[in-house]
Amino acid sequence: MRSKPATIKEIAQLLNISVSTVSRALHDHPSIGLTTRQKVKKLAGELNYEPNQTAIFLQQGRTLTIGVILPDLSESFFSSAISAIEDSAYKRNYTVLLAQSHDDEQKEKQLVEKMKNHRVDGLLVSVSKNTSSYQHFENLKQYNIPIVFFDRIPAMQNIHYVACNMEIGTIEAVSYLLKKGHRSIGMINGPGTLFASGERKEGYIKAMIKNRLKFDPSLIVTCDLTEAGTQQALNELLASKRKPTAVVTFNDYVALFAIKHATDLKLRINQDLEFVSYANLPLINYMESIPSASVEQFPYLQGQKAADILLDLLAQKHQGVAEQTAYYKIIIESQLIENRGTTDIKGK
Amino acid sequence: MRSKPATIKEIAQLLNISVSTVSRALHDHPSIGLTTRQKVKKLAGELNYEPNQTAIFLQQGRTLTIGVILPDLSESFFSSAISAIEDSAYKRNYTVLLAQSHDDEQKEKQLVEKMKNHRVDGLLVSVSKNTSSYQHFENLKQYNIPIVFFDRIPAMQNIHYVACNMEIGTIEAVSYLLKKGHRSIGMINGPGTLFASGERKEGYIKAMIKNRLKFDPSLIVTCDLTEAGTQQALNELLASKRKPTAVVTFNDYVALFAIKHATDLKLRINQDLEFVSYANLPLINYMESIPSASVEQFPYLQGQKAADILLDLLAQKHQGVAEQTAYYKIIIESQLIENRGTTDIKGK
DNA sequence: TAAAAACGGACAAACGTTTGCGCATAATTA
DNA sequence: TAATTATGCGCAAACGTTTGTCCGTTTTTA
Repeated sequence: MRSKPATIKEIAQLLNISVSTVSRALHDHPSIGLTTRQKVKKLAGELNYEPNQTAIFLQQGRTLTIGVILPDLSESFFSSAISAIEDSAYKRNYTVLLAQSHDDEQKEKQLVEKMKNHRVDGLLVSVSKNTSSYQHFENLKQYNIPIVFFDRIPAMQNIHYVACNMEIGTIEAVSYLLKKGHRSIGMINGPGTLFASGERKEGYIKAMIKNRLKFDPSLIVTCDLTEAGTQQALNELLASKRKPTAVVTFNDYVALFAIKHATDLKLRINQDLEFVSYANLPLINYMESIPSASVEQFPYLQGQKAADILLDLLAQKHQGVAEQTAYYKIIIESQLIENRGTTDIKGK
Repeated sequence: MRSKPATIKEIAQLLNISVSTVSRALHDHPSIGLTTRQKVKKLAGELNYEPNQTAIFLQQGRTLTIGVILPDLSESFFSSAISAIEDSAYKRNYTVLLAQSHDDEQKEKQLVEKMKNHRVDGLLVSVSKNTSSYQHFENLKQYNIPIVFFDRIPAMQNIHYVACNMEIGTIEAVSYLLKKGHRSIGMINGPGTLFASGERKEGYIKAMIKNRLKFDPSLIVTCDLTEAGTQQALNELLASKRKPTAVVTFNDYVALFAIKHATDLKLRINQDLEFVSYANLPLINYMESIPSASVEQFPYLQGQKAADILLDLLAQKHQGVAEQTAYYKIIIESQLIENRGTTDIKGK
């Protein structure tokens, strides 16, 4: 039996009935008699019949498939997110078409095209770091293919998105350190060009205001996120007049570089110098010297929300609900989590 | 312009020519005159025409899509692999349809069905831990849909696979420890039911033989891979007559549990008790107390190889090469890697 | 200048479904 | 018993392509 899969047509021929009857019989359409229905189902079973989705897709104009484009699958943050997305999609009988942009604008554009050609019903996107023009996304809207952005949001009007606001978490982080008695708190921030850096800086300043403290700009230094850059940034902080006793780092990688460097400088981690970071790495629980707390961004949750929104939009569209005019703009509040707990850092 | 995407049919109507002409013009078929060709392309451009892949799929009987089924996307090993798979697929103009089984045999079966319905051209599978029957895979072969398994291989005849042999790496690991002067080396192995445990044990024994040493079975203990189980296993080893000075652990999680426990017992890691493990975790480079060496399984490479094999098979099939009778069985040799190096542990 | 070849394009089938409509036959009603 | 309504099923169009075959012009060749 090394044949092509059975078709409805073959069943019809073998039973000497029409294809439409077979189709209806398989769908339990009321206008088909019990006997024929049973005959059809029996034969379908024997022939191991499986409907050809590609045909159905063409016929129905929908593919029950959502496209997912994100920068890098091997990044822990994104693999958590995609895992959530797949789970959500599966529950609602959708399938996931996956692609990674590797932070390449050109590739991202090609992928959008490809997804369009594949006629995905909708798209989930975390935009490439290097994307400057958003025309390829705009184009898609013309075709009535909904997009939901998550985590990395483009500067566009009228879009659906799910993102995590770092400000609250940052305020919590700084307040946490203040409460622990620190009076001089440094921040190793990312490049000023990044939106994420802005959020962190804002959070820092607001925490100071909230606690009625003076903001000292020299306590926020930026780095290029490399190990060398981090070392330099930490050196800068430690050389500062108001030498900080605690540091908030842009992300876990920076934190680990900084911790390593601090250890080399014979500083006792979280005693001489306390660290708080933003969670990207899943394993922080396993390490010895880690930030005493982390601002969690809930990748699993973000992916889940984004997928659910998209699937809702698709369901509405399929039910012929009028054109959307409102846009989902979900902000997940980041949250400070003290480490060494039993907290599930995946945010599941 | 909130219309459906343009079709070849519309172009034909607007230009008062036949659809076949339009199709051929767009494909630069020689039998179409230059002028019409240009007219067609011009209009296609203006209408933002994009071929409807679902229609092409139906027509051609192939989808340029490969399905990937693996246990859990958020596992670092698998996210590396899927990243490689997507990269390989992209290069050869294929797209990836993704699903995770969560180690659930039933779900895995459903996913295979789903993939079949979606008419993926081929399948890449890392089988669920709990899968006992492989009938769903056998079925697929009937339909001439090639499958390549990777990492977790089912006990089936006549399959293509890519796997990593742990034996060599284990021999290297034990030999490495012997060479460093250890005379009593323990192993915290996984459950005996796991194939992977067998490989490790075999490797251990072979290393002993190779080094003309006597094998002491009491130095290999098994655990259930939980933290508690690991602690117990380590206690067992430490209480043994020939108290080991080095331990090979089943995987990084076990290693970390064991290291934590050893630290609690006031043992100095890699001095009083040296650890060697199998790499699953990407961050081992960042941690303080880590195994001094790891047996690397190269997830990225495995994914890449598996994808390449599948794509080769598909290319052959498409070119009408006769039915395959030979099977790819690629074994990637695991390799011991000393930590704290600059080695890229992703295996990229 | 007539026959042959080359050119440019149209027709229609096919891929596997779903679904609106129409049409017999059988069952119900009056 | 005649008129009406169910019941059960077939016909054919449609989704958007590709591609084998055929046919009418034009160009080339002899």
